[in-house]
Amino acid sequence: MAESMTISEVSRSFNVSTRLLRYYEQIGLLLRLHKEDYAYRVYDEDAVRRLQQIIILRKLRIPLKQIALIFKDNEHKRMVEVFQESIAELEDEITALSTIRDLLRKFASLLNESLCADIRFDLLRDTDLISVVDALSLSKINFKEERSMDELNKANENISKIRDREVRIVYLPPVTVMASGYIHYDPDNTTRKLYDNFICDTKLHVIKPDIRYFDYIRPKPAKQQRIWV
Amino acid sequence: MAESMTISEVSRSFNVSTRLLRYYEQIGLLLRLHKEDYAYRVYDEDAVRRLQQIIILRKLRIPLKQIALIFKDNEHKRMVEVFQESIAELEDEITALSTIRDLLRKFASLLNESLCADIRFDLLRDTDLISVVDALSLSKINFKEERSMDELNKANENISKIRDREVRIVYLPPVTVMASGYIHYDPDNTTRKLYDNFICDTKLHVIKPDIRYFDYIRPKPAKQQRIWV
DNA sequence: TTGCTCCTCACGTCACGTGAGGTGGC
DNA sequence: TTGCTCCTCACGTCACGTGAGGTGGC
Repeated sequence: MAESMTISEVSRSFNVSTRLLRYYEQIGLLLRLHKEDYAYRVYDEDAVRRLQQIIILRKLRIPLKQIALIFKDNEHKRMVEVFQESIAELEDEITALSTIRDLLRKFASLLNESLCADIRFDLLRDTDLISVVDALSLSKINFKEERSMDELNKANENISKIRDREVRIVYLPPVTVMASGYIHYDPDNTTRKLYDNFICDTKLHVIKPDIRYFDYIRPKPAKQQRIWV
Repeated sequence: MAESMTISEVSRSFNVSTRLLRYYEQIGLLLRLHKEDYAYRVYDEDAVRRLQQIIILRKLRIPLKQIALIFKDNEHKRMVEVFQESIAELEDEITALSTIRDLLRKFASLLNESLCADIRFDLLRDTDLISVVDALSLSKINFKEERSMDELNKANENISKIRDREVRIVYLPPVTVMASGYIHYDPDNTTRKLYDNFICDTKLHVIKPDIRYFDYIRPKPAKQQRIWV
């Protein structure tokens, strides 16, 4: 019953390299059985289970040091702490990347607008844009330094000043959405009733009390859509 | 007029390390003047301007190799290409990080719910959750492999199946938003007119023809809000 | 005996940070 | 002559990938 596996068997079944398995062992994260006078690695059920847990945590981008922490003092609490920290860092990273992406889009559209002259590097002198970029940090993931988020917020404030037609740029996290469209000469009363009935029938407002219910009107083609979230 | 600067002067005025300046020189990105019989580095105006451009591009997380490309065949087109590629990668990264963050939140809340037993590692066996994690890639930024986005979409589909109360999880990128609220016994006709007038007066539909115009009704407290994007 | 699996180094990655140890310039 | 600036190696980072060169097991 207590089956043991060779390194290549483990490697194949988890679709990871043998180098990875040796590396995890080297840093003390994954243990193997030591059979006497037998140099080959042998993995028992415990080791395999451990590996599976490591892989899951790695897919969630938990650093190996944090994974080691979770396994070391194997407290319920520690795992939550590590997760919360990761979540916070991810939030910051997502905000940072979104800011950078917006800036790159702006640079790219400015470049496209001016196909004529060679404004390529003049672009890198545009005072408005540069002031926003300046607020960014050079070091990638130094979110431990408290400054970074302030800098990003500053960058976001500045970015909103660049074009006066834009009101504000915010970050919207992923949400659960359901949407549909409808065309009618009296969309308000007709569709709203349809949806109200649907919500009542399915008891959606009970199942999901924090539901939000929008409708969106395109006056010209006499279309109506409602979206609830 | 043609002032030249020492390495420490440049370092201080741009708030970068001298190591960085030497490294950029080492990889052929930043040139210095070579004075005879003088081993110290001397930077002229061109070099300083170049450094400033490099720093800006680095803050936008353009890799040094791509920056070298931009400077090498200094075509307008190349710069746009590099930016577009970065934007696409950022999109993917943001989606990936958002997916991971959602998963971590789910793990964390499940851990908090079950303070009683030691389900810490059982959590890592929850088949529903694991099936979602499995769809994630182990290697961090291998988005050059086309598979990754498919995997992420698959992960997003699976994540939506976890709780049957949830309909769909999507990623909403940052948008420009303006919103306001209003309370009235006949919100539809009253507020809509107010906003229609505002839009006509400001010619918002002309300035921003891709505007979207939502309204959102909270029936119970007789509140109405409209949001346009 | 022939393949095949497995082993242990060890270098490369990316963009620098951080010393060590030494020399030139005012 | 004394500090100070500047120089050139060179190791460390993070999580492995990618060989090189050699040995054990069926």
